[in-house]
Amino acid sequence: MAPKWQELADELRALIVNGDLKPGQTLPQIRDLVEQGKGSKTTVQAAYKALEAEGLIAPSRGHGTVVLERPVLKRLGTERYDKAKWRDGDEVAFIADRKASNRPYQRSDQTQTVSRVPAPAQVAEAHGLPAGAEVYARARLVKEQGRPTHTLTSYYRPEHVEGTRLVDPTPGPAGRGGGFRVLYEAGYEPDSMKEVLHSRMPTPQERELLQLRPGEPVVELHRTTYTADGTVIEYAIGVHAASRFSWEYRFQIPDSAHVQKGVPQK
Amino acid sequence: MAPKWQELADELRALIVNGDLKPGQTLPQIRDLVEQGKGSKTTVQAAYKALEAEGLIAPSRGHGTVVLERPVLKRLGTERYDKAKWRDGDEVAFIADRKASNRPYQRSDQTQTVSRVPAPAQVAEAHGLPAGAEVYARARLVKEQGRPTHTLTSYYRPEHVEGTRLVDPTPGPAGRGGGFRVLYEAGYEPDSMKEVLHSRMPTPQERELLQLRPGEPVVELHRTTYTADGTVIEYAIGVHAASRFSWEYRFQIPDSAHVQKGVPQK
DNA sequence: TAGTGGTCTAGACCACTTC
DNA sequence: AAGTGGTCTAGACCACTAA
Repeated sequence: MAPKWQELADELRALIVNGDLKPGQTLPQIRDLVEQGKGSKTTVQAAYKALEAEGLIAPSRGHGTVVLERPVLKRLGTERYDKAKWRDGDEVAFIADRKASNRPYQRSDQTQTVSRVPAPAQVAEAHGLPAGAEVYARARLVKEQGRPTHTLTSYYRPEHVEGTRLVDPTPGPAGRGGGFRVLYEAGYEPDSMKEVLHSRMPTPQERELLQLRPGEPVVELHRTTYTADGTVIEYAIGVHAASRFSWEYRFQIPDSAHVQKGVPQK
Repeated sequence: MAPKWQELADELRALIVNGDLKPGQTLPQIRDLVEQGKGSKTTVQAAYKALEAEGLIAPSRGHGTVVLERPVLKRLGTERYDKAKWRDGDEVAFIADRKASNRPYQRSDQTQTVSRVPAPAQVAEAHGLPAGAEVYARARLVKEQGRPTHTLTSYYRPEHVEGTRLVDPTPGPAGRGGGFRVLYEAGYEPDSMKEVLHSRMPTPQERELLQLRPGEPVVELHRTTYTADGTVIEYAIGVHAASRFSWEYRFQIPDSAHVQKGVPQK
């Protein structure tokens, strides 16, 4: 026998997925359902909480509980790292990219702070540094039309970036071409990458920082950037609101019986 | 002023992340906290529910509420598709793989059912078929030591697999070398792939099928497999328990100013 | 059998939005 | 001011686990 609140949640969920309740419409009011004998207020509320955790509905005090839109996922492919966007040092490619995807550009869409910190364990390992060695951390909070979408913190070896504008302590958006441009100018041209992803529920701090609705997961992305000779020049950790992104990768099927070309083995 | 249940949740969370409460230990009993004046039973329970949704704790009726282990993520790299594992048609590579990762092999770890169904929209598009055209769907539920970890459903064009052992309606695990071996023998050698990932909360059916704890997200993976001439020979959709996997990809940083080698452009 | 967490009720009061 | 969802209480009873 399923709990009463679960049966009510199933009933309401069916209305939503069948389209009887469309995005933007409001669900029955909690007090009404109590009067209809669907259960006590606590019981009905439990059903609403469950649907909220599934990302189907959002409450709005004084107004009602509305059915949410299914947001469009922004697809992140490897072309977002295209050398043409940063190597030549102008912003044309960036702006063209923004325009093509129909997203207005605002300077406030990205904030960054740079600091010198002891390397977290994963960072130290990736850079081949002893535990606790100091690195530069460049933390960004990226927003889309005023709403935060993800954080991204890049870690650099001091000798790679010391004296460049990357470590300039004045907060503000990155300069022309971003961090890759700076590394390129310093003689460390980004050549290949490794990205490792997994998903989890956010910490309370992340939930607040990214303004996540209850029950929204995050995707944590660990990106290692190498030069052509295999030197690690950046280790970055991103925390993305899961409802906003998808990731796309294309690759050759490996064949351990043959020599591998083009893709770093490590 | 934060709600009372949230303050209690913060208090308990701090005990867990600080290590005062280690994995396997039990939290204070709900009735005790009620007696200590932390709130009514409903209030204390709300705090416990919140921590459960964050994946920190799990209730056990009659026993207590225990702090969960942080599970080890199994990393999925592209080498899992290595041609040596399926092209030569023996199971040596498979078993070696299992042994290397110290996971006992059981035939019941994978079940599959094959059926002929109208192609879902995304599948039809990927295969270049009209909406509603029929395809073969091969659905697997994969388990690790008896616990489900993910589902994986492959869709094939009928003319690619008709008459092969792939469409054999008898349920059971795939034969030697799996689906790729069959496609290879039929003259369609898998050559490259595209994988698209995103994360979301599971549907109630998925939560039951994968035995997900409340608040555990899933990662949905869409995999397109191509031959060397660009023909799509498989479109597969996987739903993975997020707490069990991470994905790893290595790639060259693209350069639109140059000719791309080795990686399919599409 | 005792002890744990899970569900449920009826009702009070608070916080926020809308009119 | 009226109406919405949010929080909280005190207490009852159920479901499951372990000794």
